[in-house]
Amino acid sequence: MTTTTSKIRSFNRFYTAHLDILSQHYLDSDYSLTEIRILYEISESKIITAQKITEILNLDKGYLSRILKRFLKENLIVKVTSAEDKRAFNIKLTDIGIELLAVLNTKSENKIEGKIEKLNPSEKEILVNSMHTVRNLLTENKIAKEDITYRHEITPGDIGYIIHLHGAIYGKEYHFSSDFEKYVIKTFYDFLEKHSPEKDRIWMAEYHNKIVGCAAIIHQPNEEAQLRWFLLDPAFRGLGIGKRLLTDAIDFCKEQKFKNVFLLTTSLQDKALQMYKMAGFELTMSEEVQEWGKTFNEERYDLKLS
Amino acid sequence: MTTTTSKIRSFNRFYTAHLDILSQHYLDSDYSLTEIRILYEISESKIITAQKITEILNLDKGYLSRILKRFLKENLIVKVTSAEDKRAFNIKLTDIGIELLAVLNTKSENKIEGKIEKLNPSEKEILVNSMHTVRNLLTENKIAKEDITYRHEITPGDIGYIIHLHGAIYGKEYHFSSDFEKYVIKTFYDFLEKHSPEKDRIWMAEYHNKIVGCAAIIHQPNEEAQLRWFLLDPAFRGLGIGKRLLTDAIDFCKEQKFKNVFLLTTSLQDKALQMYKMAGFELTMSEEVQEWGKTFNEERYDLKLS
DNA sequence: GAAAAATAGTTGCTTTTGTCAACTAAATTG
DNA sequence: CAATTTAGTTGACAAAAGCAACTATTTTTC
Repeated sequence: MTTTTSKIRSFNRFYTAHLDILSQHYLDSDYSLTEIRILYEISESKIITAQKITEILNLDKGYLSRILKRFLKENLIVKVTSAEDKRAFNIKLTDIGIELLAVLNTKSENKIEGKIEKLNPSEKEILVNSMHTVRNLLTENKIAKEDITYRHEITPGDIGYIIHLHGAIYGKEYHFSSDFEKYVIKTFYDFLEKHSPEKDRIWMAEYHNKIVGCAAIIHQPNEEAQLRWFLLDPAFRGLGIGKRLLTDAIDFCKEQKFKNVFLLTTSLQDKALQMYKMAGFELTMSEEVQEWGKTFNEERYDLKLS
Repeated sequence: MTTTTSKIRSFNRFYTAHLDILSQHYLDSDYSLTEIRILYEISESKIITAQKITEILNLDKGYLSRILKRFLKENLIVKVTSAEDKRAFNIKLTDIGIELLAVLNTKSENKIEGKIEKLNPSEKEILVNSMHTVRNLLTENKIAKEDITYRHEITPGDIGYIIHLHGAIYGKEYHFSSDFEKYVIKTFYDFLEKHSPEKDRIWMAEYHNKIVGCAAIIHQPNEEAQLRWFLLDPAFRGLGIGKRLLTDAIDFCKEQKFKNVFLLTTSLQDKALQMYKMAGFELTMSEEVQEWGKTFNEERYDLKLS
């Protein structure tokens, strides 16, 4: 029995008590938790059958049937015989049902407000983030693509975080020393010193306001451009984020009418390499170097655009 | 209704379903969740009365009385009339009761194991830490001091993260533009270029492996030293972290026999200023400047050490 | 394409779970 | 020491949930 498990058990006990779901007359209403969950399910999926509800909430169909009967009598729901299946009904909330649920939601929210009122905004943020992390780790399904957002305006903190990601990821994956991070810091400093807001751009992929991937285009002499800082948090690979970032970057190059895009990388980064090749980049230079505590080949890839 | 509240509500719904406690015959045993909770409470506190159990679990005393009667019949518990109060009983588990609870615990733990088996060790750690944070924020309403750790060896990713904190915090609190972050990047680059592992040091305060505060000492000519990058995440202020970082830094200066420590700050940072003064620093210079999108006074503080 | 099997939902009956109030006996209060 | 409170028990009952038999469809099978 690991400590992890017992700690989770302890948290489960705590949260069971915290949720306060074991007392009937949930939220001091005339409805039980089960009834409210049923109403909530009906409101969530606009068209739903009793069968579906029993599956989702794991209820006995006889039990549910009686609850729905009461809801019907109280004008909380309407039942419309399904067109495809005359045995089944499509259940919908009436305005009264919607109103009731709204009242209950408000009560529930007030209760939560009461519990977090002493927290300052940043503590609330930490709370929500932690809950999100818990949920993510406990659900099998990977990260939802829809939760990834993209942007390219630099806000305070972004560059530092991107530097951090470079240091942390390359440190973990390739055992690069802190000297690598120092090198990245230098590249960013040089960039910030002389970048052009029109001809240069950094794209960031975020998951719940945390940067998880990036790519940048920096203009160079002779209508060339350099692709830099292409990086993806390992936990977020395989979701198409890298492809999207590269596509955005290359599209930008085309817009800007750059004739050639190049990038410098190392022979170690096999995953990124694959993406570069898929985007059309071709190896144009390779040279062995010793740096950041490792020996590898420094390589240049080029993509002709005209 | 804030987004925070609705996010918490969403988590609550998720966790209610996750806990899977709404079906009776909990863990496929012959006991209900309530009965198991009662057994658990008895096992936790070696001496407990029925009254206490009704308080803890919020149960009706009549209901509990009947359940305990059954437990007694099944030899799960023993009741001993209390010496101090002849109305009350001290309840204890029998060996059979202990055994039953052990079996149930194992079942529960196996269930949890099944849900986290796909997580790697570091993910498990993140999960437990996040649960811990959720619990802390919902109960104590504050971060536990014991969860803050301190270190001063730089690992890959640290510097980037510290830069990020500077950009993000000063951006949020004082509306400094990204130029400030660029300036911080330069100071770190210069530091990394020519720092001395013996005479310079960076302290970091971490909460669950995430840096939340820092301070550094950098040696200067003439047996002087500079205090730099003193910063604390607003969510972690008031916990004595800043004081600890400053104390560590000044102690280090004494060890290194620096004769004077100075720092450069701005008139805007009132919270840090307070700490500097409490540590003995005195204002030695003040000059109005316009930078990073703001007008303020640049100030120098000094602390004589010999 | 008709008989057999499966499915959506209802209803009767039962058990389990939980509530309320009246009661006993001991303890506390003023 | 009388009045009140408290710990626990018991009876009566209500609410929550489960099980199985039933109807009316739909799907499957041969």
